[in-house]
Amino acid sequence: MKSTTFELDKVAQVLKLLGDKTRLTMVAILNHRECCVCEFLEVFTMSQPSISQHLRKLKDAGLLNEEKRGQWVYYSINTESELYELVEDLLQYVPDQVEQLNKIDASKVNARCNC
Amino acid sequence: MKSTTFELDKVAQVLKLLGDKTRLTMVAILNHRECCVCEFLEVFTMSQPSISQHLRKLKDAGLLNEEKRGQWVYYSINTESELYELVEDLLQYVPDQVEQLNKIDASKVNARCNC
DNA sequence: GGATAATATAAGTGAATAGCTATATATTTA
DNA sequence: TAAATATATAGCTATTCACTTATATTATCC
Repeated sequence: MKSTTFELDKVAQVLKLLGDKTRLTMVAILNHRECCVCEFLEVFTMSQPSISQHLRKLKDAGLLNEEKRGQWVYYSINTESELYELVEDLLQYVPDQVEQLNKIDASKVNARCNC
Repeated sequence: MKSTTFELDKVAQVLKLLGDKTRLTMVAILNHRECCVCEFLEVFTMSQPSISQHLRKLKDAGLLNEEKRGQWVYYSINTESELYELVEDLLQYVPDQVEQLNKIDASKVNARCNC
């Protein structure tokens, strides 16, 4: 039952990051599978730079991995992060995001990036 | 292992609220026992109105109970909140705040309010 | 090599937020 | 009832933050 504890500041930082609807949704989607930026464009009604900036914040905090393959950049949850345990736990309380994955699949993006 | 899920918006709202260091500390302290505002004054280097405002936000979100007894207002974690499960879970990751309770005890506040 | 596509960075803007001081309200005590 | 104490509310300000558009960077394709 008792889990690892982290510095309060670190916990607060993660909660603040995931306290944003867009970022929480992103992480919840990535909990299903990795995605590239162009896929998130199908999910959010938001400019591409905005999406990239959210992903960057999550990456800078160590919560996401970033991997460039060809002209695409793939983001995935960093399961090696010391804070992964917390993130994984939090995601239990969020409804699964298959709906959003369907949006992506319904679009034609996958044909290009093969995400 | 699988817990209740809540609307993503609600989870985000809780995380945003607890993503503030002051508020996260407050809730972590209240996880030990109820406190009145004057006790928090011993913990934070912050004006009384600021402390009251943080407590109000937590109360407005349904995370805290507020109870007036005499000239003191006591705050406690609202274990009846539907989101309590999430809050309780989060607090597992935060170090216990006995240190802060010691600060309170070391001061003379308790002699007055008997918190 | 030039056009297109995917992504990132820079710079600007408006809204939200956390803090403050001053003041109001309510309760107890002398 | 006046003074003191505990807390809340109002109004202000500075900072943070999420978004935008414009532009830079990098990779692929013809």
